[in-house]
Order: sequence, then C-alpha cells, then structure tokens
Amino acid sequence: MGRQPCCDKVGLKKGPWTAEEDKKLINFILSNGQCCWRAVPKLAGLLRCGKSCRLRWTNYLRPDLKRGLLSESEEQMVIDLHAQLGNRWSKIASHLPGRTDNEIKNHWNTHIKKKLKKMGIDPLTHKPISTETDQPQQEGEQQTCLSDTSLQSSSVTEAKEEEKSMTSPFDPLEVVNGFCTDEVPLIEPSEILVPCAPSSSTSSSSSSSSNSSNLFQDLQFPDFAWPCDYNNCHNSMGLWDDDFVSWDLLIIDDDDDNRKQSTVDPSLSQCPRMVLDQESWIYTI
DNA sequence: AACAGGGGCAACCGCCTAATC
DNA sequence: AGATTAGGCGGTTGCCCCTGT
Repeated sequence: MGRQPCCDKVGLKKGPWTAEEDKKLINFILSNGQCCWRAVPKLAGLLRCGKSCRLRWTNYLRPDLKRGLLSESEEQMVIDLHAQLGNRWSKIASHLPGRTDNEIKNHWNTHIKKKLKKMGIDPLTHKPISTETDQPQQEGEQQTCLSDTSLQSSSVTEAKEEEKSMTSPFDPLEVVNGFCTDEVPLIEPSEILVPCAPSSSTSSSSSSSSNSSNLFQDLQFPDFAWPCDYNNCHNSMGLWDDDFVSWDLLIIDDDDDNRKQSTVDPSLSQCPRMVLDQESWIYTI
C-alpha cells in the first residue's frame, strides 16, 4: 500500500550541517542530479532525512543561488509581489532567480517589515498605518486593493523603473490596482523574466557577466536548470565567492571522498555518474 | 575587556497536496 | 477508491554573531 516510508527517523542527525555533510551532499547531487530525495541520504552516506537534504540543497548549497543581501530592486519586487501574493514565499521566490523562499521570508521578517513600519506602511496590508482610530473609509478603500505607491521613495522608484526595463512588461502595481490579491493570476517566471538582461543597478548581484560565465553551460548537468543569471553569482556575495575556499576544499579531494563514499555505501558505485571536470571548477571560476 | 541584548539566518516542525500503490 | 507517503510550503525556533553599554 502506498509509497515506501521516507526515512526511519531513528538515529537521524539534526541541527546544523557540517562541512563534511555538505561535501557529501554536493558531491552526490553533482554526480547524480536531483532525484528521489528519499534515497539521497543513504546513497550519499548521510545520516539525515531526505527532507533535510532537500532543504539544505535548495536553500544553501545550490550553486545557482545568489547570496548576500537583496538589492534595492529585488527588495522592491518582493514588496510588490507580497502585496499581490501575500506570504506565498515560494511564489515570490520564483520571480527572483537565485533567491530561495526561505531567504526571502527571512529577509521579509528581519528587514522589510521593519523598513515598511518605519515608513508608516503596514507590512500586512501594505496600507499606511493610521496611528489614530481606524477609519471605515480607509477600510473601504482597502477593498479596492492595494496602493503601495506611498512607499515609493525616489530611489525605490528608480529601482522599479530599472526593474521594469530589465524584467518584463509585468508591472506589479498595475496588477495590484486592477485586481484584488487573490484574484491575481499567477504568472510564471518564464513569462516575466527577460533572459540575461544586464543590469546597471548598483546592487551586489548585478555586475555583468564574465568569461567564466560559460562554465555552467559547459558543464551539462542533466537535472539542473541553471538560471539565466547564474553568472551573477560570481560577482555577488555568493557561495562562489566568499565560500569559494570551502568549495575548493570540497572539490579538490573529491576523488578521495568518493572513495570514502564507496566504502560507506557500495550501492553508490552503481549509480550512473557524470563526468565532472573538477579542474575546471577550481581554476575556471 | 566583559557582558547583555538584539538581530539575522539556518534549520526544524507540522500541515497540505499530489503521487503512488 | 481509499490508504499511505514524498515533496513542497509557510511558520516558528534556536543558535550564533554583532553591537552597545
């Protein structure tokens, strides 16, 4: 009946991931791609549940992640999207390549909420906070939906203009003004994102691509969908930058580690492995 | 220099939905 | 068709680090 159990929860490790665990997971995913998270911990030699592995990979280890603070334009986009979608972080994240729902959620809770409150905007309703008694008239206006124009500082507006030009004809404000939150049709990222538009933003993640940008294209991982702007990762405060030393460490002794894995779980050797030119990972980036 | 408090973020928890048997 | 599980998602927690005193 039904599927096999995900993982027996006895003896599974919890808490922060160690570098060794990260290494095992990265090596496994890079070699075998993402499939069947239930099987990943066993095959990768990890004492974690599949769910934990998936989370670690999607939120932290994925090489296409941008890291570091959200840029001004990204932040504004989050605000706009939140006005439409509410706390649907995964939907919001799908509009921001290289950002995870967890990251956006955290950023919302720690930065944007405060920022909006400081500006006199209610983060929940995206309406001005009335310090006095609530006015029914305003309530009525809220029914006609959100108008967050009041939170547009000049810099934010500039960022928005820029965002407009670099992303799509999709203008959150227009949609917001036309629909109530729950009526907004969902728009797929592919519909709103213009591939690889260079940004003139001053954000940390907006520098132009470099020659090394072809690295991931050259590496053809069957199960990866490298986002169009993955090259930006190299210029942002990303895993590829500030954590690069650790990636070096992870990759340099990869062979050695694979041998270790083979001893941990012989079934790993039966998995189809992709050829990965590790030299290029080290020197090309 | 030491301590306390707060902020930020990674990871866990629990629920929901889709997939599978 | 119903039972069961995997995967996905949002909410929450707990730890670590930074800043102020």
